[in-house]
Amino acid sequence: MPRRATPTKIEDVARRAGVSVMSVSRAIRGVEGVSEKTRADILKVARQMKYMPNSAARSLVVSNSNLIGISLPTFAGEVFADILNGMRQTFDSAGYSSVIDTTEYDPDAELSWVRRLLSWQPAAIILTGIDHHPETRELLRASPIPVLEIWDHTDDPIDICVGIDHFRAGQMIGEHAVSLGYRRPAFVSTPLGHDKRADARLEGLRSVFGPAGGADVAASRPSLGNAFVTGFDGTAKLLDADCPDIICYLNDHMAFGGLMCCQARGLSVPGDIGIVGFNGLDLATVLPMKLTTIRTQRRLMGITGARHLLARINGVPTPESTVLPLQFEAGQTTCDQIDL
Amino acid sequence: MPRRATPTKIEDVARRAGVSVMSVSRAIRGVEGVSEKTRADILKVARQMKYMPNSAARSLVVSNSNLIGISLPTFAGEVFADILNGMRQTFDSAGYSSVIDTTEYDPDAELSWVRRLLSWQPAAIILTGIDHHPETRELLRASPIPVLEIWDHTDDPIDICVGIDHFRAGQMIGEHAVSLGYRRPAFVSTPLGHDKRADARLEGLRSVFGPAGGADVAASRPSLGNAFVTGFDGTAKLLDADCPDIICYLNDHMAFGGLMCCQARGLSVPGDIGIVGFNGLDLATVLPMKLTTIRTQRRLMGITGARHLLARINGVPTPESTVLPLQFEAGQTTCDQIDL
DNA sequence: GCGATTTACGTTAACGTTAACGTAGTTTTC
DNA sequence: GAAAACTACGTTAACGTTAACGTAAATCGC
Repeated sequence: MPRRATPTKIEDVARRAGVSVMSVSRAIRGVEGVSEKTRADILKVARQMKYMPNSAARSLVVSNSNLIGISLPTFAGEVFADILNGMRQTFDSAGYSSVIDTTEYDPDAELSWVRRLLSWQPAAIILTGIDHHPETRELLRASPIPVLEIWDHTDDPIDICVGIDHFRAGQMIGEHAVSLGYRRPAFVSTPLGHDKRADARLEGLRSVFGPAGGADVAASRPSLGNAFVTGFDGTAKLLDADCPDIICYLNDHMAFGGLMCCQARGLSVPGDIGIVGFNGLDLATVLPMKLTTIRTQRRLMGITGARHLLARINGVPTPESTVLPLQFEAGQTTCDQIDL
Repeated sequence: MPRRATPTKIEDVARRAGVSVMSVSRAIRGVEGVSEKTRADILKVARQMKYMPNSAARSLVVSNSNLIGISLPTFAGEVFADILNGMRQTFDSAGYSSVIDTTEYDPDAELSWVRRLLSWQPAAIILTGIDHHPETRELLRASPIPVLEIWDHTDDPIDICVGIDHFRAGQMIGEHAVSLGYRRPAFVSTPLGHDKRADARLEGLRSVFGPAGGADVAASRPSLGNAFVTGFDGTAKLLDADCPDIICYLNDHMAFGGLMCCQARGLSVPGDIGIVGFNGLDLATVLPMKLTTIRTQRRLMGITGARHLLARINGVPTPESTVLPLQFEAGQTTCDQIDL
């Protein structure tokens, strides 16, 4: 195990360059206060000596760091990976590093991560959704650190938020289904309370079907696990119990599982049953049948959120709550029904 | 914009608890040197005052941090998400935070991230694969920080590595194909040099077909993009140009795209053509036809890597190079061929 | 040409924490 | 019962960096 001698610090560079440490500090950071000539000299010496600034020391004195904390429910399923991708690209080119957490939808896990993260005095914190442990909100509200809540929206964010209207998404699906003549809707999701956004979409769906169709939306909530399998199993259970004419899913992955289930049972889609997904994932692009879904602009959401946050970090005024538009995509898994 | 008063520091807690700062430090960290009674008192006061230790200050004085850097090529495609998941779980419960990077397979991007990360004196660094910018290797070799290279393996890692034998994986696929009587293999991948592991698998495949079948492996290398679409397009191109009887893919996603392509063209699988994926992704579980693939234990790999690294951090001897076994899964997308 | 400003530095004092060492009491040892 | 060993603290001095201020010399204005 190699144990190196103490790495070169700013003082070593200063001594070798024949200037004070402050000049080196200024030269490295690119701030005013050194002539172009000495700056060039210093940078050359620093490179030669392989000088590497100590972020902890810097962070300690400026009470701030170039770390940005990002909390996501999960990496599974591309959705949050897409959002993350958009954010990371933006933060990275602005010189920030990402400290990442996955909560698996557990508010307590989120809270303990936030606590740990706060000890680093991060430049900003990003949480997924608007439902958090009360103490998380309290902690973050009390801190001067900019906070972004992403993927959902509210009029009362901790600080700022960028997301979509999940209730409205459910409504859009409902309106489409009703207009095509579907009357016996069902929804395949995860256990109630697990994913609040999915629950909101179901509510939106119900708000349309309640009055218009006079029918409630049957909901299947398979236990957690792989989305494809969950979609498959949830569909099987629904088909056994109720007799839906259209099934909506928490996301495209589950919808695909459902499609496979219908196919395995010899049901014709959309002849016998309609299928609606959510998110507009790439998976759907190669299917023999275009999936009816709602396209969410996840990368754009990530980029937008990151930009707003950077503005906030730099003290530029930013909109508190941003709602991105939803794109409904009518596919070949839903079509006009010959009623009754 | 709220701007809080200075947050409580260790000295405030000490004053209020009527002890010295060192006692508070010891009590908080759970090290010896305080009686159980005073420790309890101190912890109570600290909680009341919502004391939050400053990680930068701690990091500065101990020349170390509880940050672990993890560099992945991409979040797309579940593979690295699975590995990451296994690692994060292990690190998280050991009290470490993860600083994450995605290189998009660019060694320069990896290098500049490593540079930034080193300024935080991380507890460990994890890189994907064994091919890095020479300066990255130099930098990390010179540092006392434990380094894990994951997903691939070599006898000469920067520090330690945990992965699979990609060449062998290609061989296994080749042996299976040859034994079933396939003679005109093809491979759909990404541009040469982009993903070194995929290239190694192709080499393994070739090493079998070269002597045994007398046939070289035709390789289609569509440009980058979504894996499903890439698999679809690459297959289309192959079917137009060559006349393969079995197509192997970089991963299950692409294999699925290929399957859809064959289906769209009215080709029977495995009657007309065999399909082989890689990774054993969950996607395959709901397909009407079990995909022939090689299952990689990605979560296990993440956990194993993380454990070895934690051991290394704590000075416990660790194997330099660990190779995990591959599980070949014969599915329904390959079968005996009536030759010629 | 002389005060006022600007430029290009250097000096000093933190930032909040912990390692290393010091020191009273208390307990153990034989 | 006195030396030795422990226990439970406290004191001091870093860790590497930057904000704030100080200070010469150069430049400007009129």
